Amino acid sequence: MGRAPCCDKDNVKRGPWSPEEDAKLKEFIEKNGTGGNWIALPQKAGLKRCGKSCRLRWLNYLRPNIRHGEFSEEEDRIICSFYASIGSRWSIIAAQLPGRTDNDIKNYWNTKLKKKLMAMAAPSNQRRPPPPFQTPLQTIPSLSCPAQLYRECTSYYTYTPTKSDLTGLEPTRSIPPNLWNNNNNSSLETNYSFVQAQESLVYDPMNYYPVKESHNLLMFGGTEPSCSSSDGSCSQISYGKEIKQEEIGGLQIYLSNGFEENQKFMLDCGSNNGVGDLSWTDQKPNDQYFGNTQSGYGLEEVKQLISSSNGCNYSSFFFNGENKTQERAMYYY
DNA sequence: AATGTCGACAACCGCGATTAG
DNA sequence: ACTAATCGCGGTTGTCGACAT
Repeated sequence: MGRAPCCDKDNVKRGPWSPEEDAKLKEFIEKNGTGGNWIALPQKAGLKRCGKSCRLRWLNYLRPNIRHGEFSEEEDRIICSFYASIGSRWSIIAAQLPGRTDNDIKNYWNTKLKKKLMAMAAPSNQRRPPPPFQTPLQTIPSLSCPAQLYRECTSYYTYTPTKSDLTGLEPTRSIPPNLWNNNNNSSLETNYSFVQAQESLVYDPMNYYPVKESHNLLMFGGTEPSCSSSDGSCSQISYGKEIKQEEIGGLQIYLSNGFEENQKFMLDCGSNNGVGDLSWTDQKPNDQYFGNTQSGYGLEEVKQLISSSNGCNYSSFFFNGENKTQERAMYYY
C-alpha cells in the first residue's frame, strides 16, 4: 500500500504565478510550514496548484533570503570552479552560494557565464607566452573556466620547475642529489612535493604560467601525500604507504594505506584562494561539505567519473583511508 | 508599425532515489 | 520484501521584453 495520490493534473493551474497565489503560499508556509508534504499543501493553502509547483515556487522565489540579480566575480569563480570539477550538479553548486538557487545558477550558467568564459578563451596563437618563473607575484584574476579550457591550457603549456624556481620552498622529503643536475637551471625530475607554510605555487590557467599564491601545497606529479586539514590547507603533510598506483585517463591514481575496497568517497570541491581544488574524501554525508546527501561513490565509480570527466585539470588523485573521518584524499595541480 | 530574433528567466517535465505503508 | 507515492534534481520548454530588420 503506497501513499495517497498526488495532485489531479487536470484540475491544477499551470503557468506563471500571480501575486495573489504567491501571497497565499507564502502566508501559509510562514504560518504552518510545509508539513513535510508538498502534495497535500496546495489544498490546505487553498491553491489550485500541483504540490510540485508550490515547492518550486517556494524554493526558487518565495522563501526568505533568496538573492536574485547580478552575480559577483567571486560567485562566478565558485560556479566555474565547481562546474569544471563536477559538471552540472547545480544543487551542489547552489549549496556553496547562500541565497542562490540551483535554478538561478543553472540559468545564469546557460545564458551568461558559459558565453562569457568562451569569449575569454582566446585562440591559442593569441595567448601570451609564459614569462619567466621568477616574475613578481601574480594575483589570480579569475581562475575558472570550463573544463575544456583547462585542458587547452594544460596542453598548451606545461612547466617543470627548476631548482632555482623552488628556492625557499622546502621539499616534503629529501630530494636525492642525483635528481638535480649540477646547475640551478636544471629541472627537477618529477614526483616530488614541495611545501612552505602559507605559500606555494599554483597554476594560473587563465594566464598560462605558474604563479605563487597563498596556498600550502605544491605538487608536481607527486606521490602519496595526504593532509589532515578539513579545509584543504595542508600545513602538515604526511605520507602514507602507497599500496596502489594506476593511471586513468592520463591521471595518476594513488591509493594509500588504509584504503578499503568498499570505501565510499565524495567529491569535495573546494575553492581555495580562488583556485579550484578537487579532492575525493571519505568524509561522511551530513557534514559541512556535503549537506544531507546520502550518496557516495565507490572506487570504481570514482574511476569512471574521472575517466569521463571534463574537469581533468588535475594531475593526480589520491585516495586515503587512514582516518575515516578526517583524512582527505588530495590532489593539486 | 509589423514582424522576427534573441536573451533572460520562470516554470514544467521526466526520471532516479527515497521512503511510507 | 514489496509497491507506489513523493521528493529532488537536471534538462527542457514557454513566455515575455528588448532590440533589430
